[in-house]
Amino acid sequence: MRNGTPKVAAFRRTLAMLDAVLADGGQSGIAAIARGIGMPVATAHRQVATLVEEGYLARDAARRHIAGPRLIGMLHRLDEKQIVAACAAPVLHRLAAESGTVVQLGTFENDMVTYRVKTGQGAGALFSRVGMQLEAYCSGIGKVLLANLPDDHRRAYLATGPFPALTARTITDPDAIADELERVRAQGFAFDAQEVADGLVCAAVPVMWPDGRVLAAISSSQFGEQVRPPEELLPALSAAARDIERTAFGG
Amino acid sequence: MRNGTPKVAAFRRTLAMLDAVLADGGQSGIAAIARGIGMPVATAHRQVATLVEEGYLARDAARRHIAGPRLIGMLHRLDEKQIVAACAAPVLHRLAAESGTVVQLGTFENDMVTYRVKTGQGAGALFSRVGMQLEAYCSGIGKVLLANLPDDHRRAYLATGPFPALTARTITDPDAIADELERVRAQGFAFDAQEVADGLVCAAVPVMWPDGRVLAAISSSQFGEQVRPPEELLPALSAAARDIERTAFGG
DNA sequence: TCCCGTTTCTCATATAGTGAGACACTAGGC
DNA sequence: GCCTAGTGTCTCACTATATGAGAAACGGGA
Repeated sequence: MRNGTPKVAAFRRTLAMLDAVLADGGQSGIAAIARGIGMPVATAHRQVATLVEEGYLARDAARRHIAGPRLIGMLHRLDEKQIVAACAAPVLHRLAAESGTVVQLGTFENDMVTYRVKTGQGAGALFSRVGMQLEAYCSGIGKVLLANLPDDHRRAYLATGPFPALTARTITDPDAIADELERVRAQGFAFDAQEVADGLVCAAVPVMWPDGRVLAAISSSQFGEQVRPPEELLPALSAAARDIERTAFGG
Repeated sequence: MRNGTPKVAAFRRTLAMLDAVLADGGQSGIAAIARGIGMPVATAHRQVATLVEEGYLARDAARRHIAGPRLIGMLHRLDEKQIVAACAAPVLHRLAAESGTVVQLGTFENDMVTYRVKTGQGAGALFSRVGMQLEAYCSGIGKVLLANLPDDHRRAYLATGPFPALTARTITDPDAIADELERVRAQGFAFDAQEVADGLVCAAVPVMWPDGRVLAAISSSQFGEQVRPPEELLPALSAAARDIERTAFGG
């Protein structure tokens, strides 16, 4: 969408109407809805009737309207991790541009980290690609995700070793990893100090879903001789995480 | 909606497009979407662009489309209990017609049962109204809902007595109620044998949300001298509960 | 560099939504 | 039991507006 593409007003109206009806959770009859958005009753009626017929809204015996089965079905099908990734992308682009680091977002599946968003320039960009799956125990994002797993799940993961060393600094002992994860969870962020690749350092923080689960983690990485200490990246990174949470939730 | 109201095709198209894009969870670019539903690319582009601009869809760097923040916002605004009630209404009407009993759906709020749907003819219809809140410990619906509460919540409820007797058969002793609830949970249904009103008997079963929580209960009640034994109502009642669950979830 | 698939844009045409107003229910007051 | 007020439903002439063919800009991959 470069710009100036004419938009489909009917689509806006559809969603606006859905929003309006859902907004007051089943309090409204047609007349109230119409009044609420300043629209002729006849029009509101026709539109709502359509949504009801299609099953996106439901109407009870007292002619009041709430979410219908189709809407529920649709919303239950949503993949929360994709949503977070989608909402995160613009925030991460900005962070990468402002910090001059490589910024990524990853989620946890099948004991591996899936990298879903990646942005920013620099040599640090060489070590991963979008869609790639990497081991979790050594990267910043991986540590954050592991640290926020349910206890039994994390214990099970730690029992799946051995954990190969990728550099001289990789933590490979399960107990040492467990300690590190405990620390990460307590402090709310993780560092990777050349544990994945020599010269690559990063800081990572969790992104939380409104219900408190950690669905993703974001990291800011640098590579080479001249890097800022990762602590310096934390404030911007945390701010970005808050931004993402706000976008993904509030709309 | 009696019938024949002209419907707004644009609304259908809007939701159809949303559905189509969500269906393949972020795999699709514009061209693929257009092909998938047999629509000119130009049109698909305009429509999707609108949804993206409004925030209902999001587009990643690779031009692939998934759910956007507004859609998430919607998801979080849904009142699950209302949804269940809405989806249940038609099923319950049918059940009432076929069984000749009074059928109701209730949910649990603030230690009381809220009656959200009520249908069917007969004297049994005298004892409640939609929107009414009644004590939980004595009715069939109330027992089912209490029995499926988290343990600590149920214990807290049982400590709130005393529980007044509404008829000679009302169970009023907290320990006896606890036993009854244990039985109800184990067997998956409850009876009310004239414990709320003399001559009123009912059977009740839980309605489950897809995540396993019991959000509502439905009951089938009869009143008077000539009533069928409540056990006979159970098969139809359970079938209705399954129906409701299917509607409320699958769409 | 030249492709090919994809995305974006333009514009004449016809489809399809709008809203005023009339009519039909329903509930509640008297 | 009748009336009234508040809703919900329907009809129809008017026009706003979505459509889709085609062409132009991208943008990777060979």
